[in-house]
Amino acid sequence: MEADTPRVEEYLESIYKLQQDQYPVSTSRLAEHLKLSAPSVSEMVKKLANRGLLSHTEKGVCLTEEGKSIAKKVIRRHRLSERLLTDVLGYRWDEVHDEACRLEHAISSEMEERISESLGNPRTCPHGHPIPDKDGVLVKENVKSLSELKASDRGIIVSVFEEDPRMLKYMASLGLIPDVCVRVEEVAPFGGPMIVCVSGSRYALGREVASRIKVK
Amino acid sequence: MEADTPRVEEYLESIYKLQQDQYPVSTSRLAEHLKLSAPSVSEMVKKLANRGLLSHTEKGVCLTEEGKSIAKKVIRRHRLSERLLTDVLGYRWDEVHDEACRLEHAISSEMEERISESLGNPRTCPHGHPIPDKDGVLVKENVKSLSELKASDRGIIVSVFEEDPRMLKYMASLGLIPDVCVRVEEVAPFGGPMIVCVSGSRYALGREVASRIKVK
DNA sequence: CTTCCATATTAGGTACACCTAACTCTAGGT
DNA sequence: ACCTAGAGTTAGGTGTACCTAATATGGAAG
Ligand SMILES: [Mn+2]
Ligand SMILES: [Mn+2]
Ligand SMILES: [Mn+2]
Ligand SMILES: [Mn+2]
Repeated sequence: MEADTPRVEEYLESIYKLQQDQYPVSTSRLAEHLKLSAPSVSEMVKKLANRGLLSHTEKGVCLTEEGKSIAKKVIRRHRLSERLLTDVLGYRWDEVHDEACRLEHAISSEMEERISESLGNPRTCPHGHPIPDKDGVLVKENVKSLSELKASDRGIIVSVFEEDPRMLKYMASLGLIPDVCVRVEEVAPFGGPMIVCVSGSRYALGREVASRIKVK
Repeated sequence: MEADTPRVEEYLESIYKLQQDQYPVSTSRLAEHLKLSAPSVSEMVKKLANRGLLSHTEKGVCLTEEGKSIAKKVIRRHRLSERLLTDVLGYRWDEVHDEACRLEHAISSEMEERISESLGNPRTCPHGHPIPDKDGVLVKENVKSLSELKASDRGIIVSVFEEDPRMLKYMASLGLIPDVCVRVEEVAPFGGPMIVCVSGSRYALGREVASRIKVK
């Protein structure tokens, strides 16, 4: 059951993430996300289908139970690695992604458990995403985008769908991090910016940025 | 200067270790150490020579300055990983080798420095081997094998040249770990066992085991 | 109904890192 | 002097994971 290559893990992880908003995942979106050519992905998808890790129909690819379970294991390792980097080694949240993307393929089940225990079984990564437990159970919180809120609505930031370090740095500089309360002051029409209030300060946020911040 | 594959790193690391006791390293010993066929090693050695990482003469291979410097970087990452595993995650010294052998290829210079700092810049790995500093400076302590001691000689264990988990477990069970003082009670002739005294107990040690324990 | 575009695949090729089988070469033993 | 063991290389081949160029294919727009 084990013994997959880093690349196989990378594909499964990407598919799992992409199928959150596009159910059967198209190979072109997958290629784009993995930064690979369409034929490379096409070929690899065929191999993964042969190994029983996904099914491939005209609509796109869907992970099998086995594929999903490996994907969640990789995501668990990624997020636990991120926590180790921030909580133990003092990384900032904008520095952890690439490092964790390599570590996730190098750590064993044993190490995965040890990290989790040492950190007191954290429930989320530094960006607020839930860490699947060791049996692959992933609690999905009911969240919406900050961009969906109306003037005078409030929300508590749960997570941030963003990996770009510059964007993460920017968000952190405004205090837009998990567990912080945000109040919407004003929403400009025609997809314009939102004025939000965070820990006493007011900022104008682009809709694109706001859509990546999930609140409850 | 960076951007080597895990395999290249593995070769350089092995060559560096082997050239401690056999100066120009023969490709056959290298193949044996890496558990690869002789032709595979022969081929790879040619590539590494082309990249300027080693020179290849009739006597064997010798690392160039660049090859040595990469090798020491990998060894530094390996030993720092081992320390992270034991000191932060609670691994025993017999559990760390394989894990560290994967981690050493996944961690960045940044992470390397952060681990070192977080642990207070440790000077040795859990087995007592020195950790090269970030500029590749490696302090070599003047040690000899426990097996070279005569009856009534004493020594303090510096390091243990052993990776096999069962052997390491055995040594730890007798208290044969770095910084411990050992006294030789008796040396049986014809390469027979040595009777040693460690923290109040006496044990009979095979010569093979004793030769792997370095003392000062 | 045709044209065109996005999506996907096929065809053919590369780099990397491994393998076995077969060959060469050299130093020692008899 | 001759034979042989060990060390090393050459030759030929495999699997993985990527690439570009060319080729289908299924709608939307004209
Ligand atoms: Mn990854
Ligand atoms: Mn994260
Ligand atoms: Mn390694
Ligand atoms: Mn060690």
